[in-house]
Amino acid sequence: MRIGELSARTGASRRSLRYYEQQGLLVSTRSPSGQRCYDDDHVQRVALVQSFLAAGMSSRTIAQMVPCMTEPNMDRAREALTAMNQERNRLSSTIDSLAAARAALDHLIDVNRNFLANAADD
Amino acid sequence: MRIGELSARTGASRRSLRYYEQQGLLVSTRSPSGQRCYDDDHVQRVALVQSFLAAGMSSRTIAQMVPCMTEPNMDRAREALTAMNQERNRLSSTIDSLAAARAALDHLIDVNRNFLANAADD
DNA sequence: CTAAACGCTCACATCGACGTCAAGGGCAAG
DNA sequence: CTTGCCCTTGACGTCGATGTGAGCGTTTAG
Repeated sequence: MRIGELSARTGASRRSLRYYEQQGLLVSTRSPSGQRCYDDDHVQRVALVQSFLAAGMSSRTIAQMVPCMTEPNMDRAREALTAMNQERNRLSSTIDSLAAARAALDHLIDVNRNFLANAADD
Repeated sequence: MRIGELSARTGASRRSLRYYEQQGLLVSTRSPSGQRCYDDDHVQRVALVQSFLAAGMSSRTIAQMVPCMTEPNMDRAREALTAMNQERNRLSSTIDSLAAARAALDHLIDVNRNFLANAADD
């Protein structure tokens, strides 16, 4: 599969896919003429990258973690494990912040509803 | 209180506070010489803004929602309610994405741990 | 064979929340 | 009055993921 199809199947733009590769998040083989070739496994890999990016991880962080899936190596695995645990903690506290913001928002919504209800009574 | 103290009490930089005001997220009275003056209520307001920004809301979005706390007005209140509900949904789905990413991360951590454990056995 | 559709690299543009620096004014203590 | 710290506005810089366009080669359908 070439880049266009991978793009269609993942929703990532061609530009993004080339960027992922440049950042070391994605590997491709090349056809004799230099075009990128992917197989079905790459679809999953891109989905994973997208998920992590959407979670606010930087491409550098992802690059630290994801390669160890393809090239397992003792030292990198240990580094990766550290990075992963850090990111796990960051994710968890981000989730907590978001939940707090949502609670604050719920409060505002409530205040607002009451205001509108009272205004209607007048 | 002037901007320096508000900054110290909220953790937001002076630059950020001026930016919030420029974006309509914060209102200040001015001393005769043009310096911004705040009272204790502003501390809470800034905390709210910070919480929303940390949740990934844009300042434009916050500006739509927050003013209705100070200047309640029927039309704005209705607009704000719409914006708030949209943001609530966005927040919820973001939280879900983060949870999914965390689950994926947990899986990677597991794979990694097993790899290290097996390698240790050799 | 040719045109359309796709791919390549390089490089500049964008957006949003700030950092940072410049050039200047306000105000209290020595 | 001056030293020092706080304040003002304005403008340019930053970072990261991606858009976009130029200029050029490749693959595919008619």
